[in-house]
Amino acid sequence: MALPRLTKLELQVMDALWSRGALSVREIQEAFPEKDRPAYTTVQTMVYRLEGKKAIRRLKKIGNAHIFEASISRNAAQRRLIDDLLSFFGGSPQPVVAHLVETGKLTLDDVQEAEQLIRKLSKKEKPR
Amino acid sequence: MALPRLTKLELQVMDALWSRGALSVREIQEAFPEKDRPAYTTVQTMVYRLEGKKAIRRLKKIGNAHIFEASISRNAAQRRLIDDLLSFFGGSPQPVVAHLVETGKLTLDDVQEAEQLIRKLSKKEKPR
DNA sequence: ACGAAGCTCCTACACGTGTAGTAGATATCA
DNA sequence: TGATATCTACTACACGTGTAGGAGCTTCGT
Repeated sequence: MALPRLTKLELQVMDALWSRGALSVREIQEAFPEKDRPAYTTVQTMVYRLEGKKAIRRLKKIGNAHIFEASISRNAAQRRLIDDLLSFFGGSPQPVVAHLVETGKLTLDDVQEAEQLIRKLSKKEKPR
Repeated sequence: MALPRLTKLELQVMDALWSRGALSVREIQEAFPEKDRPAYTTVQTMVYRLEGKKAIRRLKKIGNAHIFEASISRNAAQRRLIDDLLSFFGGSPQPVVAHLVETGKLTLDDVQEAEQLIRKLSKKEKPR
């Protein structure tokens, strides 16, 4: 269970912790958009489950409230999501990119930026 | 419910239909890798649920067996999967591409191919 | 025409997820 | 210090998903 699978709602909780740092349950709840904000105890349940999955941990206690922090990085979680998607495409990323291009979500600029990134990375990796 | 959300197992069933055409439940089951192949009735349940979701339909009857065919295209389903993923990234594809690049899944060749595709598509779209 | 083999339809159940209530502990304010 | 607000811990439940069994209808071979 190195990288647990996180659901949509769980990811929203993680998102609060990733972008705002260590928080209490209340603060996490308040990080939800006011429109359709789950009940306090709903958030609490998610927090407990994330704790069970070792995705977050109790950092300290302030007053009677526990403060939680993410123990999985946003990057790791994102990688997991993408890998899951890729597995449906036989692990190959080309169809995904092709789709993004065909639906116009990926522009020429985006692709060229990606190209720059590849070149930059290969410069850092190879010369050793 | 234009494009229902399909689960992993449901997608495997769809996959059989997409790649082999109209099939009976038995044929779908046999399309699963021999290693870890679900019970006949498990596949049958998936087929019924997919029917409920209007993702497949009964095409005809051969002997006492129904023959099913996909009523959702592979492309549409894939688009749905990708859109779901993107929604986590705020709808923006760049982070996804960046991830693919950083984890070495997307090579320079892949990106250049994508670039070609964009140019080809824009030639077909714009001149009108 | 009868039995074996196969298929359909219904039912069941455990686990994960989203949703939330309640009881009791704890802290805070006047 | 007593009332009020807040938090924790536990419990509950419906729905989706993966998994499959069983009863009964259908077909096919002999």
